[in-house]
Amino acid sequence: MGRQMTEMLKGTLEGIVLAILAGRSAYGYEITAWLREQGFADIAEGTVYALLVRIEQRGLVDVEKVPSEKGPPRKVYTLNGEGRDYLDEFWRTWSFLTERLEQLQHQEHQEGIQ
Amino acid sequence: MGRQMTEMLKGTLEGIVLAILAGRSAYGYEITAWLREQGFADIAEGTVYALLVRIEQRGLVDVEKVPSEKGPPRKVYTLNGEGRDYLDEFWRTWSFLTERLEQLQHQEHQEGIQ
DNA sequence: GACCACTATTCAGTGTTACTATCTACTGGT
DNA sequence: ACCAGTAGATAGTAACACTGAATAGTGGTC
Repeated sequence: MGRQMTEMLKGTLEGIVLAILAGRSAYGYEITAWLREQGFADIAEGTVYALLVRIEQRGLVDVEKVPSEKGPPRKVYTLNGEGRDYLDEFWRTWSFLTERLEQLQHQEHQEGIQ
Repeated sequence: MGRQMTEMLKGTLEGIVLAILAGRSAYGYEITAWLREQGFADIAEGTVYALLVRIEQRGLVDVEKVPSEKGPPRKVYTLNGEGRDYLDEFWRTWSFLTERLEQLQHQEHQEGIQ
């Protein structure tokens, strides 16, 4: 993956996964597959699993072990109340950043900062 | 600063500074002050200086030492051709991310991912 | 029954980045 | 002599994504 993307994913990948879990419960393998479909072609599986461990340890998700028909048991993650609060804060931080960057993106093609 | 903001700045702060330099040449102290005005209240000065050293070492900017009337000489940074290319790539990466996140932000308040 | 593909998770080690805290250095005012 | 404001550098830390590999279960095939 590009160095820029790798660095930019720091912090945002967490929000992405939490946002996915806000839609519905999911397990690691599933999340990884979905991310690949969405164009995050080479996000390593290991990265997603490590992230899931982190958000579990922070108490943002509830976990349930569910047997799979084809393979080892799945760890299904569900966003809880704390996770929802944390996700809200993520969106606020994200909005702040996008506002600044949109501003910069437009100024860049004009006269610069004053 | 919030943990989320700290992590999200990784990768994006570099783009922000390059975007500022795309508008006009600037030196570290000035950039820090401008960031503070823009609401990046507690970005440490050391962070900006370290970032400037990095982008200089990568050859994205040209540097000129300019004497100051009140203080030690300033290191004025100017975006060069390579820097402009790198900034273009930054914007492409940024756009990709914002598209995915906007999609997630809207789905979140609807039926979830399918 | 040995091998392989697919599903599913874990983990040790690495590189990059922003933060904290501190230090140096120059100018002007009190 | 001291201090505030200006200007930059640096050593050590924490957090995160990546690489590469290992483990484990199921089903199919030769």
